[in-house]
Amino acid sequence: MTCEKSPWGDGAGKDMLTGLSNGMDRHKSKDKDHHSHKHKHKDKDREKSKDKSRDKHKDKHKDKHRDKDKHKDKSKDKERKHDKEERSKDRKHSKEDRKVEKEEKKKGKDRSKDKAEKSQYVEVKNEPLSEDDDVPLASRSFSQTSQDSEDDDQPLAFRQKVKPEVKAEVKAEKPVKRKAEDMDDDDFSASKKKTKKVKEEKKEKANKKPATSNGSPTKRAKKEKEEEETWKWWEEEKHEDGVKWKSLEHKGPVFATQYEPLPGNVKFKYNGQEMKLSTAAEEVGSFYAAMLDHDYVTKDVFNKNFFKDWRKFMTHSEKEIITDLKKCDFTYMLTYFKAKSEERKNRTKEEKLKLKSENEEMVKEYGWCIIDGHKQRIGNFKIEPPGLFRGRGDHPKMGMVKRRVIPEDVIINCTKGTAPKPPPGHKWKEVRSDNTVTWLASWTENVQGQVKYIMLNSASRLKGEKDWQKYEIARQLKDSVDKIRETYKEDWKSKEMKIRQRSVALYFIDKLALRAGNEKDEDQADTVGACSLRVEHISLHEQKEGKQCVVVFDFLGKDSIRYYNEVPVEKRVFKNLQIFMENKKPGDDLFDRLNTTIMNKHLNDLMEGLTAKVFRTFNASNTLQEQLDELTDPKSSVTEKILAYNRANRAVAILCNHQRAVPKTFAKSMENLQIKITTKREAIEDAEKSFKDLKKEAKKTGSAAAKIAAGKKEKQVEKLKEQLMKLEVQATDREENKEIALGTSKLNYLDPRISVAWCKKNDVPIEKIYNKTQREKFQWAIDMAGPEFVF
DNA sequence: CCGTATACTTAGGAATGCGCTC
DNA sequence: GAGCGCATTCCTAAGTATACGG
Repeated sequence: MTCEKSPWGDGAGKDMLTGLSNGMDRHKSKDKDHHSHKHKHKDKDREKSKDKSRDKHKDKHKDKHRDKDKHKDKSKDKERKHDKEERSKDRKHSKEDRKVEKEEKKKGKDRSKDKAEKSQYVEVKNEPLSEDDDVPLASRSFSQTSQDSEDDDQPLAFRQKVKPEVKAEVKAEKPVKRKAEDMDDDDFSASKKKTKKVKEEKKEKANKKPATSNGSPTKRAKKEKEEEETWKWWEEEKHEDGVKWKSLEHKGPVFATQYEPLPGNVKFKYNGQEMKLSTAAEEVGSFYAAMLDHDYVTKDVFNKNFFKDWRKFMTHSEKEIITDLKKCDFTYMLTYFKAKSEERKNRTKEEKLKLKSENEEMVKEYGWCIIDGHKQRIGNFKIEPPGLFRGRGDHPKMGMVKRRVIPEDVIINCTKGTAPKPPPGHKWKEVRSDNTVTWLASWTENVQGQVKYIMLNSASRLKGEKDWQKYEIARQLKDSVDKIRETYKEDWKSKEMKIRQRSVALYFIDKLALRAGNEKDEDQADTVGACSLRVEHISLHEQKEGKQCVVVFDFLGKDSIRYYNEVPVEKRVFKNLQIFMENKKPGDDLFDRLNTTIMNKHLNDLMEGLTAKVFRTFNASNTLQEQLDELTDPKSSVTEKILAYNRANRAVAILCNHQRAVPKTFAKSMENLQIKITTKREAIEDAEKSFKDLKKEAKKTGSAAAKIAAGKKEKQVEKLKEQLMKLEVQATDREENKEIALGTSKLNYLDPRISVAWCKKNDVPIEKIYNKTQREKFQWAIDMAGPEFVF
């Protein structure tokens, strides 16, 4: 079987490079035609066996039918052949029912909570944090708090989490070995040896700062500062398991600026009548006004949700008057906002500079924290401002009001006794000191009820170390993947249905780099991954375009990005799929005895640390490595090498289905590029012509001046040709990249050491591959990977 | 075993910045 | 120096994964 030999290469191979051979049409849920069928089915489907009531809103409207449906469900279920299946379905029913009940309860709670929140929203003024700059001194001297007292004084929540042994180790201070699974790799032990030296040196420095030998004080200071900026954490011992930091200090998050009411001349009209809104209603209204040009406002759900939530912010009398969103005229507000943003664009240089420096001040003040004695950037130190929820795809909650977060919502996490001051007149919700987590602050967002976190920047040790570890696990998978593949192929024949399903799903995860596919609530967009595929997401074709056993995938994945792919599969897989689909209707789970937990448990048994997403990382990085090896011509120019790199990168992006909207200006910019190319060609022709003439003349006259002139021309021709080549390469690259996003894979899936090694081996400057931020993020890899590194 | 809570990674689009051309 | 087009940065939603408690 071809697949047996190199299923992975195939997918990422040449077809992919030229692009767009299959499955690359981009359809988000915007593309209603495409997926509407599913939704049409959905309601019906639910009436059948599964009754997952994914779409509660719709179901609610159908309350009347509901009972009927349930009877139907039962009778249908009775028709089932496999009684096991039936049982599982029944379970699902009851699960669902329970869920619904709970949901209802939760809703009630939410509603009352909303009210409370609303009043806060209106009344509490948020002081811009930047104004309160008196941060306690204590927060600067992180070393002050002794580890011991810190540990002993953990709040209960923390105690419960930390295992006693771990705690002991914290006190003992180092050096617990890294777990084998982390990085027991060659490079790794090499760097570990280095580690000790570096560490000792460091310690010395830290201890007897004033007495250190080398250089003048200023020089030393400089050196240390530099060192701080490029802290080589990867050469140090890691923390023991579960401990994320020993000391952590920061200044707390920055809150959104307070709402500024609109000037009196910016009107709002209802039913043609001018109307002055209360501040709260105006603020929320303005969120909508600002989005008037957006696609969202054409969506019913968005409008319905917005209006419902908006009313909560209206005064009693406003509520009475404003009963229909259609009668609201926000256009004056929008015009005003547009004018404002125009104004912003037209700011003078000085103003821009001032704003920039103000911004830098803010970053300086709030954008950093001190963790384990090192200053590190925070990723998102600003709390999300209020606005309208912009769910992606067909999200049932789009348009809901995301309310303003105040200090009373925020939990601060830091070393005990170093908590930042809340803004004047406010309190934190809680201050804790949990060093088993990496976040500095958190709050619960009101639309989905999820916790949001303030965390460190990707260049930080905390993120980098994890990233490194991720790639190490992926490399381990490389070693055992053959065995694993053998195993799951064997499992295709298993007597146990559960195992067969698991093995087929795993095959998809491995071969197609599908995501795991956790279960989702019905109040989220309906998207799926491998384990949550439903019957309607695949179709089976014994024959398609000359190929046997073709499975056509068509579903919405993460971010409601469409995955479409026609895949020839092994006969056994095909047959299994036929079995899985027997007696099922659209809406039913393809793998009804499988979920991500089961899958991951199994994977962990196969290899420690293995989960479904590791396959994506592994296949992505492995593809890059293979493609680079294949596409790079060592003799070619740097430009051409970069094209090769981009193509390899693109192969990965295609594998992972990383799409993007075709840039709005794509056609135009392409055209411009073509014009440039044509012009360049003409220029070359002209130059060649005159070169010939000059040469002739030189030959004829034999004058030195003419010779020189001819030589100059020749050089010019060469230069022009090179420019043309660059332009052409650029054109190819851009065309191939039209609807593919390379960034995501570069940032999240490709082991940076592969790229670094490739650059070093091929004399390509790393700047050509990674921009500044990326270089910061991947500093560890740039530092440790030599040209010989192989994934 | 199941549902829920929690924490952390991955993701695409919008906003902004910046260098280039005219 | 304005306008343009691309690259970068910002933003935050949407995933994965696991722990926990009943």
